Amino acid sequence: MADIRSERKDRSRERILASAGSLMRRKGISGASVSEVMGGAGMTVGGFYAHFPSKQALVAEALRNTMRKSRALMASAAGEVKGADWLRAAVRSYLSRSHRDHPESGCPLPANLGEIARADPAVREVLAGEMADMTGELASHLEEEGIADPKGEALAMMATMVGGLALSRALRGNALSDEVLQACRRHIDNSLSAAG
Amino acid sequence: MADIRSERKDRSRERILASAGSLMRRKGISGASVSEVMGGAGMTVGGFYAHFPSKQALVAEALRNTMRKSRALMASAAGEVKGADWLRAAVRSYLSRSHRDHPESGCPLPANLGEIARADPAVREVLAGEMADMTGELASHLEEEGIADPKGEALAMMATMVGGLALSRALRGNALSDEVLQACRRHIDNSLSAAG
DNA sequence: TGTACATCAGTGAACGCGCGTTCACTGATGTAC
DNA sequence: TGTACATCAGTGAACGCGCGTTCACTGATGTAC
Repeated sequence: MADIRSERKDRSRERILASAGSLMRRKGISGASVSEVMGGAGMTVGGFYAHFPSKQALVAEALRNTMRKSRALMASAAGEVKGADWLRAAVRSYLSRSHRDHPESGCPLPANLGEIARADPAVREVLAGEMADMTGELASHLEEEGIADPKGEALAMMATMVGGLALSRALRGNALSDEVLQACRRHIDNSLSAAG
Repeated sequence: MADIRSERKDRSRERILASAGSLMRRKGISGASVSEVMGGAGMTVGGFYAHFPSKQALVAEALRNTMRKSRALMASAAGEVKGADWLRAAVRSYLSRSHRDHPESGCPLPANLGEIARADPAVREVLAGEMADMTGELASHLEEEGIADPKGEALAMMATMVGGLALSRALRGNALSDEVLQACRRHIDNSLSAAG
């Protein structure tokens, strides 16, 4: 069943997904060519279609992959705590200079949201599913703090985080870039303190 | 000086900028081809380089143009009032279903921020300038309400608005799309009430 | 007023290039006997 | 154990296409005399 050939192919697929995820975040979805993605996975372009039926299918799969990894990364930055402490730690790591300066290994949304909005339904459905999971995770920590409408606050918090990081990246080199990060962090901290 | 020829050329330039602005917001910056932009302005592709030295130069100019028009539109939606009333009206019009469903005539940031972050310095400098102006306008209304750190709150508010509209567009067709709009509106309203 | 020439906004075909996708082929691994 | 054949992951050249950009040309408008 899982012979040495299909194991090798599985590993190739993982490398393609990792390469695609990193290039999509660094150069945008349309800027991540199939040829360069395959090169990043240590292969040549012709082998791509044995793994994915089309570039769009790769984009959907790579988006799912990077969103899950990015969520796991944020959770591990927050650690073992719960409630407002978890949220504060998660927000501090998300709205950080290092996340701003390394889009290729961070959350795909600040880099790709505009293109996702214009992508085909399969890609947007991946986003909707992952967003629902993420909302649930944030909302459970907000609920622990006794915040009214935890789901709504979770959605607003995600909007501030994604919008803040995207603005901060586009303003790179300008004094406003750091100010946006700090302002969004403070705003969320204050919202948590006010209600918790 | 301003003879009939240069007046005609000026009008053509305005039509090119309007067409570019609308296509960039609808299809993204890389999706708005010079040929289609010129077609939208009622001309053919060859005439483009008499108006702009390159596509990048067009993108910078069209971004400035649409950001200013979008800001004027938001101000006119807010009307004659000041302070929290102005901000609430502006936010209601920004985070609305009609803004979500008509990107081609709205704010360019939810549609183009990711690509702007990867664009050349001339484009990003236009963004920085317009962001500074916008921040000042929002901050002046926040200051009127006696809010501490009006500039920081203005930046966080913009992040929530841009991120919220971008998420809402990408989630179009899913129940979360409307929920994000409403959650961001409520969150900002509550922030204004808490401090005002 | 009329005629010859100059200007220049816009046309449309062509350029080189990189894109997503296809396909005949290679060579290492696996199976049959 | 050894040999002949089958499988299949990956190669690399080729495809048609749309991109940004260039350029010789057109024809309406403006100037000189």
